[in-house]
Amino acid sequence: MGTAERKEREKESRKESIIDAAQKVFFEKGLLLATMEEIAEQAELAKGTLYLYYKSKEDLYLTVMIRGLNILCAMFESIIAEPMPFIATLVRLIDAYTTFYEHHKNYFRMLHFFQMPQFHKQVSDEMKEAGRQVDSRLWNIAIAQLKRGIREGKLRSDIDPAEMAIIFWSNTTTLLLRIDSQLDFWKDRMNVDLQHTLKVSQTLMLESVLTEEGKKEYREFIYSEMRNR
Amino acid sequence: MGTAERKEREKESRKESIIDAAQKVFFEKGLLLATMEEIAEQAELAKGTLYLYYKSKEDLYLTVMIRGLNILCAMFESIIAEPMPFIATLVRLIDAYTTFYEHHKNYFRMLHFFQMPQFHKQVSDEMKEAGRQVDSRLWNIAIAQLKRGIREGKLRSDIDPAEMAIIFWSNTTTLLLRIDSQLDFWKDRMNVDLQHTLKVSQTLMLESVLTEEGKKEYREFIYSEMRNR
DNA sequence: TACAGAAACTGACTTCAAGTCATTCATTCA
DNA sequence: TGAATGAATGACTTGAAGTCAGTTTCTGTA
Repeated sequence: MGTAERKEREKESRKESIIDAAQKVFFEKGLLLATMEEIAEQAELAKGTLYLYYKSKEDLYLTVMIRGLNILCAMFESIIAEPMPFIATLVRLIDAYTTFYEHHKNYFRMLHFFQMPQFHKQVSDEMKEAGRQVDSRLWNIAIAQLKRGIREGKLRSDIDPAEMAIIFWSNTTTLLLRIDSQLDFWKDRMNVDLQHTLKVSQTLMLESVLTEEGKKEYREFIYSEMRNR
Repeated sequence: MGTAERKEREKESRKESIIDAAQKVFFEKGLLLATMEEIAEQAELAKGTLYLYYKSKEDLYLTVMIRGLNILCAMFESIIAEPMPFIATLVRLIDAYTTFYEHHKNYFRMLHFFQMPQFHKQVSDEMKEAGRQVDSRLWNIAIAQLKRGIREGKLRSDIDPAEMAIIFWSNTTTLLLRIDSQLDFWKDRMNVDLQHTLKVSQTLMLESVLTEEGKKEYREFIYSEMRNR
């Protein structure tokens, strides 16, 4: 008889529906202002029940965040699944991260809120490991592509691909974070358009790691992209 | 009679000694784990007294943070006070930020913890403005130097100096943050030395914004630095 | 169908920390 | 000296995370 299996499924879907509720509340209020009471209400459960499924508020938060990481991961995976010249893939990957920010701002914010080590006190080890898993997947995709670029002679071979990945990622991340929270400050007080700064920064980075051949392909790519509009 | 003045001074020194206490506790525990009770104890005062001098825990935190910003500012100012060729000044400024991280880790952490917009709910407007003041001073120093570099033909004139400043700062900041919190992760799981990554990143950035003349001066500078060791 | 035991759920309660405020204490100066 | 002002106190209020003894619901068996 499949009772045990059904129960198992019900338990899973209960877990999911708690996450749905938590996501709604976290998106609206952020980690600090969200309350377990409110999440419980949203999930139509009592507060105590939440703790049968998740160890702490932070655990809930991390679980929602992992959803976001998975979306980003899926975006990356669908890009590398399409066979394309290296430069096209690389540019798509870089753009995908910006697109992720634009389409999933709430997840993006959660992601980077959680980077702060200060929060990790309440997170269970399983959750941390789960997060690291998705994280590794992302890095591996990026690093594999950069290795391909080196192999094909498009990227400088004297720079470690993992280092390149970190540099690209860091660069884009901080600028997106600033765009998210300080866009007006920079526009009004410093007369700087951060969106433009992001573009400049990415171009500078790219040009500094491409070989001559890579640069040529990059210029051709940009040119053909422009004609396609 | 100087009674009023003396009282004023006493009040100031009380404010200072509260900050001393707060700093000690925040350095040890961070914003989240520090308690007002503990700060009060450290300051040998009752909790309520703290609120006569500071509006909230966050206000206290920001005040300590501003001390850190001022230290960094002073470091920058003493560098630009010395007359030096442009490249030397630029390299010193960049290095100063890393030195600041190394010598004042606690301040550095506070600085970046506070970047997160989530925390600003409790901070009084005066404090925010005070923070912005110091921040502006830092940016102005950086931007002024980059303008000098452009004027002297060492930096590309097609890139806005404010944008350059943001790009440099962002780049270095995220890498230092990672060095601070994920050094071992990258070493062990990805076999990457983030200290080295930081150097690589800074060199790439520099080379991509320097003119030919600037690059020449940079190479000479590096060479002479090496000989001086 | 009745019922015992297991599983799921509940919400009042405990704990802890931020922030408040009526009261107490200290200082000044007329 | 003592009234008035200002500084300091700590018990109290508030609010939220997390707990757990008790209640309800479900399940498999007689």
